[in-house]
Amino acid sequence: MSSAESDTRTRILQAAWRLLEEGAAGVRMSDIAKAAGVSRQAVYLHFPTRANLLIDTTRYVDEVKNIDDRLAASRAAAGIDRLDAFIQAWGDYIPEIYGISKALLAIQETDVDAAEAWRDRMRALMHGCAAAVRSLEETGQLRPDLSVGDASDLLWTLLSVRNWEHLRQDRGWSQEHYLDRTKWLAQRMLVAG
Amino acid sequence: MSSAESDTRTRILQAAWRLLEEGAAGVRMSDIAKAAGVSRQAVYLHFPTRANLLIDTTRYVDEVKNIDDRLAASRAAAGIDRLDAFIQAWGDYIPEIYGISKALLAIQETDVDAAEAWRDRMRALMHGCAAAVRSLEETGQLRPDLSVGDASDLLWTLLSVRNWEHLRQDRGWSQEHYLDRTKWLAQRMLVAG
DNA sequence: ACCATAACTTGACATCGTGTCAATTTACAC
DNA sequence: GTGTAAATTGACACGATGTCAAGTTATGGT
Repeated sequence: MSSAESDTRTRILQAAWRLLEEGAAGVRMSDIAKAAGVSRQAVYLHFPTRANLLIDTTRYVDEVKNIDDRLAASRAAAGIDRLDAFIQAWGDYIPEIYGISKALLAIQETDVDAAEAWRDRMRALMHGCAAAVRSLEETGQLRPDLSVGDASDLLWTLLSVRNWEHLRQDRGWSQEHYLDRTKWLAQRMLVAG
Repeated sequence: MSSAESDTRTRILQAAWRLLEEGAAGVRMSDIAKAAGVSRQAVYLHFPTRANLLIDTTRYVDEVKNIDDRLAASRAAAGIDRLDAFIQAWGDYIPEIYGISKALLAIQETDVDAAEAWRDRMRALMHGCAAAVRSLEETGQLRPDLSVGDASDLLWTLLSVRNWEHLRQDRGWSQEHYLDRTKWLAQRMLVAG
């Protein structure tokens, strides 16, 4: 069939995704090949390097999970409601992409393309943060002692995957508690009054 | 002389420290050996693995920079003053140990000893956070809607090296701005009224 | 001065993972 | 059937960590 190439490619992406999301540390190219039921060399036929495979896996997951639409949904609201919806959407998303995110963060140290891919991803989140902050400003709810820039930077930092990891894994917080406290803190931090 | 062994060992530690603090990515054992003016094998005579060398370098730096005393100094104050002093001390410390911290964080993914060493370091910081929060509570300044546990976890997360990196490197904040905003946020987050 | 010992050097080698290459097989399309 | 694209097989280069054994240098004790 005409999608034979695409089939194999997708099977590799899904295998990589699955392994990474299982939390397995040090996932090798041969592991992914085995999990996809193809030879190690077949993987290199579709992805030039391990870094590229991880980058494309990230894109694939974002596409399947439809991150853009999920974040865009928060745009329906305004002010504090929008802030809460944005945090809820992103906070719900993190556990679904934690494995692949961690792998991409790790390889980012040695691979410039992966670093750029991660920055790109963060840029999208940053835009969402800035938009939420601007909505607060428009509704007159943003603290007067905070610039839009500072507020966006702080919100973006608060919502980092590392902070989620810190609180959920290292400190044992539940996902619900994480979401509640993060929303709570975002309000303390950004909202006037 | 009797400190010949200790001399070489120290020179290796200092070389590792220097290279890592220069921000060089992917520092190899051979790089460290060359910088220390010894053979690569001499390094293995003193440190069994790269992970162990990084761990011992961290300890060495903490010792030379006297982190314990610097954090302990904040104990002189109480309540909000103590919180500020603690943030100032730790915030000033981060840029001095950023290179080695990053290396330890990176190798932590693959080496269990390094992971334990990092956790140990974080435990010390966590104790400082908890003590600062308890001081707030004793002076009646802790928000009533925050438990001591949650407050400590949040403060510890706020003060992570990753967040410093986020704001200083990725968002281009100055060290002064980082310190001001972090103190400001800690107060918004933890202090009643 | 001489010897014993510990530290260091030298050079070779094992291992592991990534990435490359060439020859071959499979399978589908025309 | 024949040609073409995709996948397999097995070998290899490379770079980094870590090991090993033999030889060298310096130091300290008698």
